Amino acid sequence: MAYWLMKSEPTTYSFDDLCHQPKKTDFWDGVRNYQARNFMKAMSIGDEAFFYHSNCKEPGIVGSVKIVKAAYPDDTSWDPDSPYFDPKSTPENPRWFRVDVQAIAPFTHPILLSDLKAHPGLDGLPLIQKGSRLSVMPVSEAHWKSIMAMQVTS
DNA sequence: GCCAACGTTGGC
DNA sequence: GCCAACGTTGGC
Repeated sequence: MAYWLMKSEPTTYSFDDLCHQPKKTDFWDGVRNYQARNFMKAMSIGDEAFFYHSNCKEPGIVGSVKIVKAAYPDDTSWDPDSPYFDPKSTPENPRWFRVDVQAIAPFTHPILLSDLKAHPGLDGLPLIQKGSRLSVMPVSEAHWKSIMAMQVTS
């Protein structure tokens, strides 16, 4: 059982979009960074992840999701019509992978990036480290619990 | 829109 | 294998 954080730009795909999918489940495709891909490959069914809205007015964690399918090839990578097309990825030798996630629940109040930065005890959280741009990153159990506790009291 | 940080590409 | 050039991310 591990914990993660996954970023999405809400104008592209928001937590609300996920909640409106059948069974609140959708695939998480389009990751084209090796480190982020490797983290996705390390995910197991039942792992939980924060859903983070990036590149928007108030960036922050807006909800949580559960991993419901482990990493499998991302077929958008060999679709020439996909914005995520990568000519070096083929069905025989897939380079990129995706997982399926299911929304658990939206947070009643988003936990903003500024809140996370101001909160004591979150040192080392990759999200708030300078220059961190990964779209998928691990969260320690201690950090996960701290952030969950923030949600309750906010 | 700016720009710092970072990743990738490709010439050599 | 080095590294300059370029592209992308994402907060502000």
